[in-house]
Amino acid sequence: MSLKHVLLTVLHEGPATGYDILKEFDAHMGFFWNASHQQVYRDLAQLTEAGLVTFTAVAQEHKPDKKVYVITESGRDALRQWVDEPLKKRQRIRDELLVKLLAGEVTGSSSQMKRLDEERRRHRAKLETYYQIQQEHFDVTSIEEIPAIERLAYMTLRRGILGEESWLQWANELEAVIRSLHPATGAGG
Amino acid sequence: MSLKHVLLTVLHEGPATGYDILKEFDAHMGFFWNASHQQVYRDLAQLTEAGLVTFTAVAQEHKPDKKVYVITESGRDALRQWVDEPLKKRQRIRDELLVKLLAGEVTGSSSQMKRLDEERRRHRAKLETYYQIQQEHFDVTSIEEIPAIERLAYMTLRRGILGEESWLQWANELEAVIRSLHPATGAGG
DNA sequence: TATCTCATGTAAGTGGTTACATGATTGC
DNA sequence: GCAATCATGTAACCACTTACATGAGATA
Repeated sequence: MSLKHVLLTVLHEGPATGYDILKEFDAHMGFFWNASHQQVYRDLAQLTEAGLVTFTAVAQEHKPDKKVYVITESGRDALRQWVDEPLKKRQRIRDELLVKLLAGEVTGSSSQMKRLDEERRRHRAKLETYYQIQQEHFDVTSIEEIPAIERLAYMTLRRGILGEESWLQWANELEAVIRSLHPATGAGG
Repeated sequence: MSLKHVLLTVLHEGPATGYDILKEFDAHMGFFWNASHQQVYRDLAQLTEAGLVTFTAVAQEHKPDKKVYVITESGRDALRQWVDEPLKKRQRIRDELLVKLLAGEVTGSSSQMKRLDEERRRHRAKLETYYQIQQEHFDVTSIEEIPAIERLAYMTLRRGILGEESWLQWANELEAVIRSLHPATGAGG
């Protein structure tokens, strides 16, 4: 599993430039994937070398040239083959906040509450933008009202929403625990 | 952020072998970190080279020799320094299931329900073992009953539980959506 | 007889990040 | 004048995986 498969998936739906795809990551794919521009451009170059995509350079006025990529037949084959493979068993779990909290506890450096607040603000902001997208694009009472082709896209958004809600619930529990560890931080007033 | 910091965190709490640490990943650290044995052994070697840890070889009867690692003073310094650094903004989001569902939809290969069921079974099994750990080690009505040093460890478990519960809730929504896309799969009977 | 546990490693490769670089156009 | 948008890249590095390797002792 890698970015290359995601790029093939996007290009299967239609031609796009690297820049387009990066915008998509920001706009409505960020719930399940993200990548830096360097990686996107490099992987597109590598897919081209492997013959899975091709591009046509397009000159523009008042803007730099761009490369519009299209998926090739062998690109489609590779994508289909990958889709039919089973999922990888081991999924990476890497939670930096948890490690730093534990490490902070053992080393004694404890700006834990401050760190939690920062993270919480970030997650709340994310959730807010997800709610907005939901309202703007999927303001319905049943999934039947959403066009079939968009239903899975909607579910990627739901994943983001449920994940953030769950995180924030956990953060509330964590706050109580941190207060219980450092009563001076404000547990009683 | 890398495994090295996690290793330093563990060794800060006491000496351990690479094998010990791997067991811990399996037993009660898997909620927020995991790693292959190759990576653990190699990173321990690199930490040794950097002077952040040292080891003593210990011969055993009827068992292979082992290397018991301890953190050094500069290891503790490095850990403290890292803990006080702010968290990385960009956290990786990589959901293979979602990409394959979307890609399967566009390429037309759709064993989606089967795939969902497999994943669901896996997540349910995980959640079950988490519940068991909770019952065995933290069967309390308030966190105050848990010794202070174990409270953050408990919160790592809670993270795992809430995360899996949230995933399973999403899976239920997803099942309805997949049924709505392929009515023959059994939506009506 | 086969598999699991204990305990460690090397070699080669993939996937991803960080730092550095260019350059016109548009808006405050 | 300063920052942002559009649009692309190179080079060096870090983090992690996969495949291969060893070998005794315990358990089924």
